Amino acid sequence: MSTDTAPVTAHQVPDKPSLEGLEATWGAVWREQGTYAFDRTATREQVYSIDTPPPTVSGSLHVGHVFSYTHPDLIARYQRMRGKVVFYPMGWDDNGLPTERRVQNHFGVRCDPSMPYDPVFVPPASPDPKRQLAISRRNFIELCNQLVVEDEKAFEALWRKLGLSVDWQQTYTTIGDVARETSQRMFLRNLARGEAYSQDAPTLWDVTFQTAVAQAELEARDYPGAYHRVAYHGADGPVFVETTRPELIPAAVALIAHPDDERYQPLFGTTVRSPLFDVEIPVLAHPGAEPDKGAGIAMCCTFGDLTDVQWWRELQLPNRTVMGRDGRLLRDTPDWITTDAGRAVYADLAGKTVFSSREVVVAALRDSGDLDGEPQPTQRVANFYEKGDKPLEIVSSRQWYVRNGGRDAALRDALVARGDQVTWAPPYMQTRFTNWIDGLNGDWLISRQRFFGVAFPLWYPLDADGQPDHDHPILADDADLPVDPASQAPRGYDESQRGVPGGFVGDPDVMDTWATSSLTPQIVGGWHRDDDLFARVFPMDLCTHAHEIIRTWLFSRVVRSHLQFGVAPWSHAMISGFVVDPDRKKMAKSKGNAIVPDTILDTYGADAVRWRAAMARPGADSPFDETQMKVGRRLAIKVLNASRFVLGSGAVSPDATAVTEPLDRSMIAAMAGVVDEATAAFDAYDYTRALEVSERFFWTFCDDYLELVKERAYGAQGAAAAASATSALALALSVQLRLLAPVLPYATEEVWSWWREGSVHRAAWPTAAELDLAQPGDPSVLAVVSTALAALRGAKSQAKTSQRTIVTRAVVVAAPADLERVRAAEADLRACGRVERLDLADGTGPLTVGEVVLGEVSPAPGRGD
RNA sequence: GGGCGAUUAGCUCAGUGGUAGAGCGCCUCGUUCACACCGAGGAAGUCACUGGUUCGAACCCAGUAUCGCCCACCA
Repeated sequence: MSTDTAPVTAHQVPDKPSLEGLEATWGAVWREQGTYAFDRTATREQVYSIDTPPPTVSGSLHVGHVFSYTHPDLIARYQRMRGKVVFYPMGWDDNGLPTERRVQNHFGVRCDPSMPYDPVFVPPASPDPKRQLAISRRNFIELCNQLVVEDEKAFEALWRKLGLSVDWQQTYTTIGDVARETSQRMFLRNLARGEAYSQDAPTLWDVTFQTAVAQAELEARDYPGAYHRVAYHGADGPVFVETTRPELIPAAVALIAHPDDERYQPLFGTTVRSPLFDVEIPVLAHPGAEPDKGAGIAMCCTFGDLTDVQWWRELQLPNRTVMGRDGRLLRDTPDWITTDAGRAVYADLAGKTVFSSREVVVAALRDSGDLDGEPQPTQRVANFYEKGDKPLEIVSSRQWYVRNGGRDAALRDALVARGDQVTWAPPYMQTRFTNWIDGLNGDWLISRQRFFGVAFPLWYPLDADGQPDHDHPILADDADLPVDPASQAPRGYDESQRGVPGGFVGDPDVMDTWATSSLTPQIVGGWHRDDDLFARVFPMDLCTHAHEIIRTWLFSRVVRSHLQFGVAPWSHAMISGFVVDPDRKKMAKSKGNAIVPDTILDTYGADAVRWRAAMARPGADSPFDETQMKVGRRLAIKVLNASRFVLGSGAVSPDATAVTEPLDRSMIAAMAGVVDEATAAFDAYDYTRALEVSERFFWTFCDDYLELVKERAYGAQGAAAAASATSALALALSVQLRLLAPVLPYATEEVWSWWREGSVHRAAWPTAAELDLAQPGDPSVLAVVSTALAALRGAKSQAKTSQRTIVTRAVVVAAPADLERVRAAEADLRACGRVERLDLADGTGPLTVGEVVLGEVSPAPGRGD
């Protein structure tokens, strides 16, 4: 008998075990005991490090998040039990637009950078969402910082309730000093190597948020529009184009058709004059024009779409921007419109929105006779900022970029190759990574014209006219990071020189949130701040998240890690699917089909929700179905109750040497196979299979094995036979609690506490070796006896009588080898089936039971004592 | 339009060459003291379709259809 176990006394096992309250009880214990604390003295080989996405704290969570955050925890718990020192931090994504928007709505304010700081500012008591109060940038940021703290507490509470085995000493925020310092330092490294650069260029622009937007944040949406057939005036008569953007006629710089298009070949090299504005523009040929689209000849404006940008660049056309950054046409009449009539029309457009100016232009075209027919409604596709609700415009602006292979084939290939150094679960997710890189059409735009974000760590010198010199920025000193160029002066200057000729001005922009979250391994790992730690955890072992951010978060981390370290940031990527609604649509708060996680957790318990999450394989979308939660809950309850029985049966300690009976040895042998399967599955990141094999065995254990040995365990066949059963039961319980611990951390921990020392989550993962018996078992004994038992139960069920009915006589027909197995456990079978006389007859093929004669219903059994 | 994935029982899903599986739901039975948040048993499928390979195909190959996701699509 092993000695590492305290003796079990019955009072330690509750009479009515229950799942209720386990989250609070064990959550507190785990917190007090530091069950999941990281040991930073561990070497890289001993560490298993995990990079999980910092959730957007100003957003709301739904069960999809709960599922995808459960997945890494399953792996974390498994690896911890395998003896790894698990590095499992949690971050909060609190910078950027979502927080700004939440602050605006929550406090009823908006940021006006021109306003002075109010040190005693108090937000309105009852915010009026219609009339937001304008406040200074610094006041605004203070409110952001105040609100995210509240949000982060709520998130941590939810993750704790879910049972994530995060080390809560290892947290970070994407607006915190560490993240700002890391982001700024990495940017300066990128800049020094020429990987970051600024450029004044046409940029996708959201007019609502008034910021530039990156390719990865685009979303194509259907958008209603109308084709307007408009006449340009050629020497030999009108040239008709079809446009959905007539308000951009003043920005037209050319008409363009395909070089092979015979309809327009005579016009190439000639010029036409625009309607209303009478501006002379050339007719040009470009293979990008599609003859069967619209009229086959396109009006190229600066800028209506990305095709315009391409033509503008390749045909070296002039820039005649009329669209302002606020989404309104520029107030000043452009100088390329020279006729009085043209200038008069433009004056009517100046300062108007896209929608209003379009109405004015269409009316004017109708009056002038340049509109052919009526506008034809059409459904078109436009690029939107994923968080915006107006189509993006394209404006020229100076922005910061990081090279990501979008303009460099060699870098692109290198990044694709980094994907080969990662093991993907499921493997086909690598294809999405590769496809995204192959489809890049430009470098990564990292600057945003917003407020609550990480500033660029640089200033620009002002010349004698007060104009900034963008080509010679003043860089922050590495030792000064993080810096805020809006409130700190660069070295060698003082604050009095800000904004004055010969002085300096801070870069006004902030970094895109991905420019920070692309550095989560560096932030949590302590790059440059704690290089000793960094060496112990990086490159990391695992990154996990759902598949929609492969193009953003996953890709951008690969870019940063490749550029700085020349490695992939982790060795494994485990990608979750979505939880979808019953119509297989993605769950999203904006669609009104999102399920709030708190209610589900409270109703079914964390173990049940985790069970459901574990049943969703990596990559697979999974429809939300509440009845599935009940199944997980049933399993967790079963664990409590079956354990209560095992421990109440006299099972004391897992003792392989006392297991002598063939049925017991058979169960142990079968369980050894289950341990091997579950281990292999977890090693392959197939947590679903690991659960399935463990769970299937557990139900057989409960339904058949427990019933078969019940009376023997109570002593019906003598002390030695009872000891064999109780030892096997204890061994089986110990192993199965550990197998199920990653999925059901609460129920298994509760049971573990009834009879074992320490946390099950710090116990060793079970091995087949600990199930080696002096006399190896035959797994088929249990299987064959189970079949016979099912047949006996079936006969009673068919006769519509109680399972307690006595079988006066039954005949088991089976092949000799199986008969041998039945004989080995005959006493257990007869006891369980209440069989008075059991005859065994040689046969062939699978086991059958016949000639079942039923008698009286037996009285309820007492304990054998 | 390009790519990826899916299609197996009413539902959710396993099952990669050898007699179709599980859970839920459904039906029947059972107040057995671990468990009524229970137990036992049962019924239920042209494995989307069409060809091909093979002694043999849910599984391999070719094609088709439908659904979902990613990307492209603003004249």
